[in-house]
Amino acid sequence: MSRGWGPWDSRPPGSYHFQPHPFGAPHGRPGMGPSRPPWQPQSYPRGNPRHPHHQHRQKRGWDGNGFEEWGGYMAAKKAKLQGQFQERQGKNAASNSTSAAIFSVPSADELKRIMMTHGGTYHHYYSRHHTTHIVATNLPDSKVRELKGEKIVHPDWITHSLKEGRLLDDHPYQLYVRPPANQATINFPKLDDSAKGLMKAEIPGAERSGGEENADSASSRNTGEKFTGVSGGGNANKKVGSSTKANTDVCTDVSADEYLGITGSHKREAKSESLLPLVNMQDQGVGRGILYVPEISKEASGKPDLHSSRVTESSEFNGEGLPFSGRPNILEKCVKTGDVLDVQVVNPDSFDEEVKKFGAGSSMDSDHPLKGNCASERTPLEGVACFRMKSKDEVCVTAIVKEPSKKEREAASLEDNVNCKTVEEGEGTGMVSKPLSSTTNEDYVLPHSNLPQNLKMTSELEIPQKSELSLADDESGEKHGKEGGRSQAPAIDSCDNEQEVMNLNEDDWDWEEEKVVIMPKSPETVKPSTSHSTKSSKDANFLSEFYSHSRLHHIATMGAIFKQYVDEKSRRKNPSFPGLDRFRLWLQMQPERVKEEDIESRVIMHIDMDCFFVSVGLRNNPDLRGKPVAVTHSKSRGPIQPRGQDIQYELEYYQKKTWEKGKKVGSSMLMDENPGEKANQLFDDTCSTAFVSSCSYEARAAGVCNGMFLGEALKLCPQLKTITYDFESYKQVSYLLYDTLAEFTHDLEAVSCDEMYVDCKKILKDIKATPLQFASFLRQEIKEKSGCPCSAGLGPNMLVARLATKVAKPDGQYHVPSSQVGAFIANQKANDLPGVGWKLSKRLDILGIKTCLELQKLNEGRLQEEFGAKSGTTLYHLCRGVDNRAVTSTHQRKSVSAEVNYGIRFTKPDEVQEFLNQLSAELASRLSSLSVKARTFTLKLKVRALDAPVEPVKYMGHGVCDNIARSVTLGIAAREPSIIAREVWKLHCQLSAIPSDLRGIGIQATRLEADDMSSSSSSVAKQQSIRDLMTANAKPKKFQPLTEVGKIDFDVLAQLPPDIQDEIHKEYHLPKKTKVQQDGKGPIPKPTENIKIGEQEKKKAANLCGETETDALRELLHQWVASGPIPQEEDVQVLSSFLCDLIQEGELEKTLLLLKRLHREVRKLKEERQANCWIEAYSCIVSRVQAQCLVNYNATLDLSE
DNA sequence: ATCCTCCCCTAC
DNA sequence: TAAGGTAGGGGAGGAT
Ligand SMILES: Nc1ccn([C@H]2C[C@H](O)[C@@H](COP(=O)(O)OP(=O)(O)OP(=O)(O)O)O2)c(=O)n1
Ligand SMILES: [Mg+2]
Ligand SMILES: [Mg+2]
Repeated sequence: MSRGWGPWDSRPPGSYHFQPHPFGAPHGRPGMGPSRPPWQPQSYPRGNPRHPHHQHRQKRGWDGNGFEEWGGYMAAKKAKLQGQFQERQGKNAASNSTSAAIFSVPSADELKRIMMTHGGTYHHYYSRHHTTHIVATNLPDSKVRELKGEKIVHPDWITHSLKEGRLLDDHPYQLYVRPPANQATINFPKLDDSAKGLMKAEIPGAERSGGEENADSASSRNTGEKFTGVSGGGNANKKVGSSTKANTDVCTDVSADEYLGITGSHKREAKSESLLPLVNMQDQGVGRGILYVPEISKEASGKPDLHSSRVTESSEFNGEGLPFSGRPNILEKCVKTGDVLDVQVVNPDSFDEEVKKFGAGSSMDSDHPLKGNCASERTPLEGVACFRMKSKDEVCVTAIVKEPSKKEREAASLEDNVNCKTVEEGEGTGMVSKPLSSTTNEDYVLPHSNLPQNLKMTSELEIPQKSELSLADDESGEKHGKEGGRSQAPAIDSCDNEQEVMNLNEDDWDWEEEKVVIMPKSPETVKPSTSHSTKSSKDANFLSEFYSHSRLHHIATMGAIFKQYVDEKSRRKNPSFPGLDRFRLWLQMQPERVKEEDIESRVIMHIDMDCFFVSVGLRNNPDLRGKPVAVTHSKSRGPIQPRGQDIQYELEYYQKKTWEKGKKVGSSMLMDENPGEKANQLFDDTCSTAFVSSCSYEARAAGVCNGMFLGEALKLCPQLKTITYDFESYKQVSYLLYDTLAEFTHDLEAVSCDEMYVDCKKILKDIKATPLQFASFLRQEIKEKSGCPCSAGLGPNMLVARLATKVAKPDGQYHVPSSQVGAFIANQKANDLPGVGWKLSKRLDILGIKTCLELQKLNEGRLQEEFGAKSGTTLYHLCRGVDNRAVTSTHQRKSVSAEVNYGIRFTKPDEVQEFLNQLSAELASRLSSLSVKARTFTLKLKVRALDAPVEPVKYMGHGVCDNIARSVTLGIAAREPSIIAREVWKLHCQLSAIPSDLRGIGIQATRLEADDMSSSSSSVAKQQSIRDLMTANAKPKKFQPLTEVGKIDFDVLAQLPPDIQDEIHKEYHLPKKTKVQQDGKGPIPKPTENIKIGEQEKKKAANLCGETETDALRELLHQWVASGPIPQEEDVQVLSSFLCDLIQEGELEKTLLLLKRLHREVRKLKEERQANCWIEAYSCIVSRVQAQCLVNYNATLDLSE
């Protein structure tokens, strides 16, 4: 890694050079030779040189640095103004029966829950583009003015609608008079059931005159916290869903959603959106909707599943009607302001029938104008629409769309993959380029480049060459239109491209639509600006520049590196632990000896470097030792120019948040005053918004915290000195830390680059030593080698060890014997429990709980009710000092992602696409270096709340945002950048966020699968030979739920008060004085034995063939698959034979059932272990069975699905 | 019951 | 100016 210079080498030439003992070096320790510069070069394992780094902070709440609100600001604020702000979150959170609280005045949280539950979307902040209604009870004039044109309604509108089971007209609930303009009453069709459906459909729909909005994500799925949401989309989904299969699809897939989204749009805003949705659908390429406009059908409107919405704005409608290029004339006639659009999603199965009903059977005629385009589509979406005049002012549009079934869609994706792959291979672009930040993705090939057919299409269509322009337009148009959201209202904040969209003509539209999805952009369009600036996302090298400077990226990457490092070490065959000899030697010189009675059955140590980044940095800045120091990027003390008024906006939230945090900080830091509050008051727009990554303990004494803005820190501690980051050194010190520990044991669990757990049981037993002696020795070695201090906490379990570390810091150690756990834990702050962050802390506050002792007063049931089943149970145990997790050195990654929520500033869709391309390449690169592929890709966006200032307080930060995400699952795992880019672009189109409002973008890959065995020898989940697997897995450590009997921490249990003990005994049905399994990991049967046992069982059953009941056989299969890491050849043979026997006996059904069951199990395993061996075993079995079938029936079983 | 998606939360 | 990433637990709600 490093250039071989030792830790200092990464520094600029002048500053490194060994200094005798820069830091408070260790005073030589007995057993070791005089310290040589410990940080001497060490060969580090070839881990990828990704950026390392990491950090942690205590749960105090500085992280958020306060500029993000904490929940339903608008609603909360109003409520607060009215003095009715009662945080009853605790209450509502737990109950499913929200209904109770719902009808009273709900808190912000409750409102959010209610809205989301019923398909609406809740926005923390008002978003012009997304928010349809602002819920408030009172607003200051200034706000009202600010929100001019928006609907401000009383929360009763929601609760009453719920009560009524339908969406009520919001008029009576509007707080400030608004021009209803053309908003005649909306005649919502009555939805079948509950308010649920209504809310979804309607809320959104409630047309916001402004029209600007929304949409977005609102589209169909529930977007994160938007208020409206989903309206239409949601509605359609749910409602329809219940009656048809379409529903399912919608939820899962792109295309389906699209459509629904469209529906939603219609409703929600009357605007032109109505038609757009369809357009969007097509654009996305997910599935194209072909809308055919036949004659008027009268039954259209009456159906229960139809939703109507009023078209409030005609202008665009006409323009957007173009998508239905086939019959523009009809559209023009039917769609205009005041129109009502009905949309129905039909179950594919009954589609044809429905079509006939509407006399539109020919909708898919080959000569249909859209047909040509559709040809390339993978999942055509069929649809029919009817427009009919209801009155002179009203036109009813009914659309019937057949959604592709899930299977179809999956197949389509699969096809795509294949296509792309082929192309890529041919072009040699299949391989991902370089990884991370370090490199740009110059060679990245745009997805479209790989899709010749698309190009072809384009040419066929002979689109005019205004392509570029059009393209951009399209994109924006589609987005806007799509969800019905935002686009429309040109007046207000029009999106750059809006106008153009409207100008498109039919032909262009078709063309463009296609283009949006696949057309390559012209070089100029795509190419990043030539400037060398890397300030924002539109600049060429932004991504790599950002990653190379991001402390959080380094932290996360290093965390992963060390988890893997530990994993690898733990799998080593013949480990040697040279440190133990040194330890023995050292021990001999220690006067203290272990006393029998002090021997603990279990000792876990938690080690964490003290103010890690600072400590490493101080090695080169010895002058600063003993002074308040912080690591930060900032060089000056603030922005060049004052930021201006926007500060006020976020300050509101900031203050609120800091206050809360302050409480927490205050208590945990023993400060007698709330530092946050103080800083808060002094912070202004001239202060630096650079984060303090780590600060020295001297700085902490002044109230400075990790994660704080430098500006705040300086207010609290004017003499604070800052030093710069040195990521390379952090990584080197981390390796020193891990390598040092690895010389003693491999029973380690990496937490981060500066922190880990160590299972000391064996060492302390083998070498008679006290826990503290071991800790002393280790810490001494670490300090000598690295020049950095660390602290250690020891206890009978991980929880106690961790809490002890906090007591030990800085540069200390602390052991909590099992006999003192009860007393120790009782005094701990509930907020300090791992897993209790800001939110939970707040909820505990409401309950009046501050310490663990107080928390212990709530029984488990109550906690579960309050915090959820698992969280409740976990809390229940944690506050009692009970933690049965075993130190786990093996690690299996479940997801890989690449995200950027800083510096994201776009103006055009092209830029977004280009960025997504780069991010896709980055992700592909990461997947590649891990030798895994993924089946599911999720696009995560942060969208600026529209009333949030365009530029937040934090320079280039994301500010207050709504988060939205959407995922797609492919038929087969992939990692080609072109495929990721293409899929992600589709997702992006669906979310239809306005480029200029994007503040964060991320792509996450899940459902990972290992490469085929043939491939590289990278690492991680790499498949090994069966033999290797056997040995490697001989020592698996699995995280067990706390409730697992085997995991009960008996040592601790023994120390608990009798009544608690009883409770636990009862809980687990334990014999009263169990003393078994003190090990912690003991309870779980040994893997090897396990395997054998399992196998035998299976074989026996199969052999006996006695098990004839399907259920029993299924269970058997399950056990077999769970029996061990690899399928045994013998078992495969036995099972195959058995199934072949069944075939011969004519038990086809049963065989089919069993095979499907097995397939499912095996597939699950594949995902879990990222291993293929079971899949292979399955294939093997299937071939044999099919062969048998051929023999007996001259046919094969249909195992699809 | 269990799975899946889309979040939220927490941690470093 | 500054570089607010990333993995994993868990919950809600819907589909199966
Ligand atoms: N908000 C944060 C928290 C941490 N870190 C980085 C810097 C820290 O040095 C490192 C390790 O995090 P810790 O939580 O262990 O914090 P420190 O090591 O700095 O202090 P402590 O002595 O409390 O462990 O991660 C960061 O960049 N931003
Ligand atoms: Mg740490
Ligand atoms: Mg630390």
